[in-house]
Amino acid sequence: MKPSFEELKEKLKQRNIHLSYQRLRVLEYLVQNRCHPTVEQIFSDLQKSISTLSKTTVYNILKILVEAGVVRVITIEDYETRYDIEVENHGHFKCKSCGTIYDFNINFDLLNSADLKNFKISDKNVYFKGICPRCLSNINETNEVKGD
Amino acid sequence: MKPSFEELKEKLKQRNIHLSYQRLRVLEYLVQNRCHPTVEQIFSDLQKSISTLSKTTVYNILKILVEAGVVRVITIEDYETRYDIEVENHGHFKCKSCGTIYDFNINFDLLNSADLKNFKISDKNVYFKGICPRCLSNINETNEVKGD
DNA sequence: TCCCAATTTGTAATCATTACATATTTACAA
DNA sequence: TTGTAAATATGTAATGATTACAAATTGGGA
Repeated sequence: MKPSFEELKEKLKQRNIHLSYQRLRVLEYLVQNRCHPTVEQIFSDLQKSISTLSKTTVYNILKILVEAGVVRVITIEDYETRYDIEVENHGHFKCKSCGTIYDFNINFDLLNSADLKNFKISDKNVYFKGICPRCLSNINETNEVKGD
Repeated sequence: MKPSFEELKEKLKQRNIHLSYQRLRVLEYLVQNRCHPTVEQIFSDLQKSISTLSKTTVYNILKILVEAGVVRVITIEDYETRYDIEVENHGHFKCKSCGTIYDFNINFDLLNSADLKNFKISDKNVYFKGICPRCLSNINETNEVKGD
């Protein structure tokens, strides 16, 4: 369900993807930061310890990891692309107030439609938006609504 | 279920949104072209009959229509923003082969997760990807897979 | 008709992403 | 160990969608 760093390394080896230093560090970052980071977040955090890191490299590596099936692209909003270690059976909830993205479990098998009976479905995404409990309680306390 | 041009005009009037010529034409375009067009498609098609139209205007109008709740943004892919007349209870399927986006009916009430019991959900999106029946039959006929 | 406010327009700026050429590293054979 | 070719990483420039902004146009009410 929640793949470990070692399992992911093994999966990449099986696909003949060379585990370079930068690739391992990006993979490690994604395992340790399951907060659906943007390229900018990944790059700026890793650059602190890999001073020569290039943002192009981060883009290249993410592309390879996505193609290898170990990382998933999340496009809840059109203006920010996020990346997530591939995990089965979950949806994403984005809080309109604080911007946090939460994972939630959902039974994808229930997600069927007669309209798609002749379609080959390879990828299911569920994105919700709204207000998270923490922001809800803040709003109730202050009695004012924070902007979107 | 499928709002008419007249119903949408009425909804905008109720929200005190002035129905300028350009706004009406964009709205009309979206009602007549329920193919989830991009800004580029909307702009280039409308420019044929509104020669003075500016792309900035299309962006402005779409923003207003989205805020008014009559149009929905679809971000299946991170690199292309699409727009859709607001319709309840449907998901979107994008064919990886031909790029067409299909609507399908789905019961959003079944889309629940215990993980979200304290969340206020305002927006549910379901995006599938795969191969549509037409492309599936093409692949079977020619026995070769078209690129992604 | 005139004037003010809303709307539209066009240009320039922004920003994420990609293209591409160069530099570096790695794997492997001699 | 050394040389070399291929793979990988890097940095800069280009691209392209979107936004900011200021000027032009339009529309409605006095």
